[in-house]
Amino acid sequence: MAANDFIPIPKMTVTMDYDPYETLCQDCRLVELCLPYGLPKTELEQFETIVKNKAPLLTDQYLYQQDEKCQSLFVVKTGSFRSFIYSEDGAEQTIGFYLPGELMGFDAFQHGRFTSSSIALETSKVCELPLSQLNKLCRLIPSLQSQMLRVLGKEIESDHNQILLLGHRSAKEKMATFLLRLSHRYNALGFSKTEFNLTMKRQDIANFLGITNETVSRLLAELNHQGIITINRRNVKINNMDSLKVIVE
Amino acid sequence: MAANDFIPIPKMTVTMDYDPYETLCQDCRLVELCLPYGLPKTELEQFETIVKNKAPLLTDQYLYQQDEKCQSLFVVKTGSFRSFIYSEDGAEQTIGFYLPGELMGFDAFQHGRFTSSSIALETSKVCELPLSQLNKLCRLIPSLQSQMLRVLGKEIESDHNQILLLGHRSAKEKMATFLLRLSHRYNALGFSKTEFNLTMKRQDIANFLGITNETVSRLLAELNHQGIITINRRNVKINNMDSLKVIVE
DNA sequence: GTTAACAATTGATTCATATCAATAAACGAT
DNA sequence: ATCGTTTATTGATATGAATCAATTGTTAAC
Repeated sequence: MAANDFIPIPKMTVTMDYDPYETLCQDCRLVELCLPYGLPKTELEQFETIVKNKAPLLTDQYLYQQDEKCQSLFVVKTGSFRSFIYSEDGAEQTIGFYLPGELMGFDAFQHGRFTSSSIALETSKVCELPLSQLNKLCRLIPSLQSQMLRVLGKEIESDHNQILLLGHRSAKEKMATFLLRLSHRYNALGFSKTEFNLTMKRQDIANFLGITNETVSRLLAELNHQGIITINRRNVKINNMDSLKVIVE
Repeated sequence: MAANDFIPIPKMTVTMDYDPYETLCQDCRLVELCLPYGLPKTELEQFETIVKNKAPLLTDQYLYQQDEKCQSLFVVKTGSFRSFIYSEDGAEQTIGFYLPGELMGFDAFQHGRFTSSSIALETSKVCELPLSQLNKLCRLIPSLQSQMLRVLGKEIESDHNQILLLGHRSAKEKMATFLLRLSHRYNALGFSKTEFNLTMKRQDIANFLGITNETVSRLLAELNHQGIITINRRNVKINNMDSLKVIVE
């Protein structure tokens, strides 16, 4: 049976060597994906001085909560996060999942308070960027300023893609897109693009895609049955990337 | 019959007195909603110098197109716009509608090219903000810089709300939310919040909400039948705001 | 190790909304 | 005014995904 073929993979796929006293962006393997990307050495050193270390967060611990005052932005260093908003009727909608190198907290720019909550999906570490200092630095370093806008533009573009996905795709297309996007992001981080562990529950995926967890289960089972993926609990192997691409068109 | 009860309303609901030589933000009635909101007089005068006039756009004229190089941001001055992205299969997804005072073009920040297209829904006028000059000015005027981030944050928050709407709402809830949001925005512009003309087609609304135009028609007819709204072609009267709010919960 | 709580799977049924199809109304052009 | 085109309405039917419900597998706690 397929389930026995798995080479065990440690559960925290996206955890890197971690030194608690490490704050140097220069040595961070994520620097190419992160906010200070492309800064000359001198400016990078300036940037490093404002980055604050934060104690690692455990699974289900909040990084920040909706309506809380926003003092800092956060970059995922290791692990992963889920962000979500509460709607008026108390139900929650998952807005996004965050992997290393990705920034969180932009939604607070309008009123200075987070409009979403963010919760760790596994033991995770973030770099904290205090806004007051970040703003000052942006004024001093024009290229940091443009980099900031670039990252904001990326966030907006990715939100637009999510709108497209939710508005115009069948459950199957949503599921395939989800897997392909994850694959792509893991790959950008230097991990395998064909095998990774999902750090979120089926329910989280379902909520994110605007479908039910039963549908997620069924679709994953179907893809598994067709041999396009091999899935065992949270472990995913993509056997046929092209078939997934055909599904999303 | 209800159709006879309508007081004719000029078709362009959101058109203001327009002087082709007018570029002064100081005298613009939208200044409170626009990017330079809150700037002291001297800074506002600086800002005015970079605002470019652009010839009015006619219905169905593109303001910009997807993949085109982005040189400027745009603010709607009069009229309205629809922005949309093409998906890989060629179908389009409407991302948003833009009314006076609202900024367009942020999605281009990541790579310098528009990731969406924007098209005029009626004869419309925009203010053009050349990016090169805007960036320089942001460095000179810190409060413009924060205002810029605030507006970006607003865009992100509104995208998140759209994700919530598309992911977790029934067609009826989507329709009611759409009407309430329009009402709210028209009201902020100083127009009636109970009576306005839709500047977009049923098909555009449907596409925006991730439903079909037939469903839009049926839902509007149902709301009309229940007396919650009175609708005749593009003209909407909201008779019972609370009922709409109950529908969206 | 055993049990309780949680997470995921799988099946049966229902329902909301899409799809297909046919008019009808409005608008622009001649 | 009239005709053709576009836009909107309305009805009949089909269907994808939700809901309801029952198990099974996994993890954490004692």
